[in-house]
Amino acid sequence: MSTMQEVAKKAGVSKATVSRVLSGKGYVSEATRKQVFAAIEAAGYRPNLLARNLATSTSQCIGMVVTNTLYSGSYFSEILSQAAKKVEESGRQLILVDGKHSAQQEREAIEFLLDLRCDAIILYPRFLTIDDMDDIIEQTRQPIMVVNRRLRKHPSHAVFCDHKGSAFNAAMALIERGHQKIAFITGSLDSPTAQERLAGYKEALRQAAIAIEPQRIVEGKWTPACGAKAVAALLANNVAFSALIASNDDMAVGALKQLTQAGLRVPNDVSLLGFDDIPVAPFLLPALSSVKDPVTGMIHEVINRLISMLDGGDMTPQQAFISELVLRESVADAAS
Amino acid sequence: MSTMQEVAKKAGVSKATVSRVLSGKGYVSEATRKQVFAAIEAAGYRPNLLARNLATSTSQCIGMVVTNTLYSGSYFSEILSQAAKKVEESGRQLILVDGKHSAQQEREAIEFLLDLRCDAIILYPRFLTIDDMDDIIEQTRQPIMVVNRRLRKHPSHAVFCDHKGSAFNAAMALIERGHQKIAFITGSLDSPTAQERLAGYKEALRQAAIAIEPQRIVEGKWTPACGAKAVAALLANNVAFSALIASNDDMAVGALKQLTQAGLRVPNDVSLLGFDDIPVAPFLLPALSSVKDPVTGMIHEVINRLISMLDGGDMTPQQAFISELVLRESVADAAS
DNA sequence: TTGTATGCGTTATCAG
DNA sequence: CTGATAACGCATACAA
Repeated sequence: MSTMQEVAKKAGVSKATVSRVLSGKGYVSEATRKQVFAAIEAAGYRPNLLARNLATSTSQCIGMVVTNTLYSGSYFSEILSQAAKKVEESGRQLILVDGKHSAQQEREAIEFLLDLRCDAIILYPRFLTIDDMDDIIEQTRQPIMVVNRRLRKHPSHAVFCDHKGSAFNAAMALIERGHQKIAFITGSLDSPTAQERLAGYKEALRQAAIAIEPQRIVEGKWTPACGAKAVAALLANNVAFSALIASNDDMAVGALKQLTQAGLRVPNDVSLLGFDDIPVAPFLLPALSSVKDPVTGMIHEVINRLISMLDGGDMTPQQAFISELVLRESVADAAS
Repeated sequence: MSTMQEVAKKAGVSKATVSRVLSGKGYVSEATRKQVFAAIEAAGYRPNLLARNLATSTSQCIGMVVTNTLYSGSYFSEILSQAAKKVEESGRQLILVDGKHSAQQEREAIEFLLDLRCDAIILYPRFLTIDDMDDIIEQTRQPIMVVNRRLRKHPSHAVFCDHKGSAFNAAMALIERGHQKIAFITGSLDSPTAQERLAGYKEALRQAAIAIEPQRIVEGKWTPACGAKAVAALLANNVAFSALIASNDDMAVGALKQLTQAGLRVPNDVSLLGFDDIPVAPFLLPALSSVKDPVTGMIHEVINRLISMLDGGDMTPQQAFISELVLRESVADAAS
């Protein structure tokens, strides 16, 4: 790899001049500018970003930490895709790093990004606790935004969906259509998201004065296979249900598959929510779909805040206030 | 952020000694080692990876370029997940950057990684042509491996699945079960993968002396929505078919949904291939599932080669030969 | 408008 | 065993 020094020699100027040409900062005559570009071309020169970042102590990168156990399904893809697009718009690069499978490793991933001198960090946590994250935010210079959690000390550093509310709305919608026996497939119960969605379902039943039957609640692990197994279990145990809520799209797909396989006809009139832009399944309610728009909203908000912190120093007080509201509304819209 | 210099001062030693302690290289007395660790702790010191990488001219990172238009569906997640795990095993970090939406931008993403002095690059291309990639490989010092393409000049730098063969096998399996009217939902026809799968389907019909009906072939754009639309179109046009092949899982899901919605009973005995580990759909054949194992195989092979190039210099000639064979076989297995 | 000198935080090569 | 000191490649304040 040729260096700036070599380009300078070829062009008959100094390193500083080459640097000026490249950065566009400072005055350079048109003549030497051309010479320099020619030399760059001839040498096949590419700047060393490590050196540049070291010198400027900014990497123009935004790091993102996600556990690889979450690298599956359309939910993650959506998050990553939205994040990449927004970061791209801001002229920066998104770097994704694996949070692996423990709180300790999630912490290490964050430290790795800090060691790389990333300008900011997006944390989509799986193992770290609220308190852990509050501490980390406190101890870190770089802006950190947390997705999908509610922080205690630094609420403005987090954006989240109202999972409980959306599950509540979903269950309510079914109840209003006359369903009384509503089965529920939850995600892994060690996940806060799963717990909140389950709570929303229970709350809806409670408000409608419908007894909560433990048999109607089956735990899955977010995958299509688990959705299918859950339905199989319900059927095998002769659990009666006229409607079903799955806690995410992937399990909904598996459940749908198992239902049709079992020869169950699915009524057409109960198509409530969408999977991508199509109604997924009569009779089947992928709760996650109801937060699909909010997901993109969350990510956009996260990155907007990060960037305003990077560019304009601190977050505006207003910003912290408004976004939660917006997200809540969009959840409500999607579910209604 | 405190620097090594500050730690050195705190510990009453020189930078060099601190560096030795951290790297474990060179001789340091146990006493000073302890002092240094204490100072590190006290200062809350973290090494600056930019500086380290600049000095060693190695980043311990492997870069990966993927267009964000491919950041969707379980296929991408699977690739990323496998890649992250393998790279992690090798003690390196995987950095994902966006190839955006043109050949030019894919090229720029590669250059960005080179500028970061990544040790190696994984390219999962969408827009670059074979010739482009052959050129880039030629002009670049760092090892580059291409996923899912067949290169001309540097075949050992690419690993691919036999898409045509797997689609052929899928169609053949249906034909052997007595189906004559097999509909086919292709992916975007500007994608080589889609073209190859379509070719496999056609080849199978040809060998079975079944006429190819253009009406039975519908183009989608890889999403569930498109799968649903495709089925709706087939039904609306009264196209007769007793079996259906979708070119990927996502479209298969949409198709399944539309079929059940239309009240079509799906026979139980034609469950051929799996979606994750469950049979997806009677009567529905998600071709992509048939290459799910090969996908993980591809990625593993890609990273193995990269690492052996990094550690052991060049690839073994043997390696280039064997892997293609392995992949072909696993495709055949999955489809049989 | 351009060149010189210094700093960014490490690693590595020398002497001591 | 340890400490100066020179790279690493670039940016930038300061001179010229």
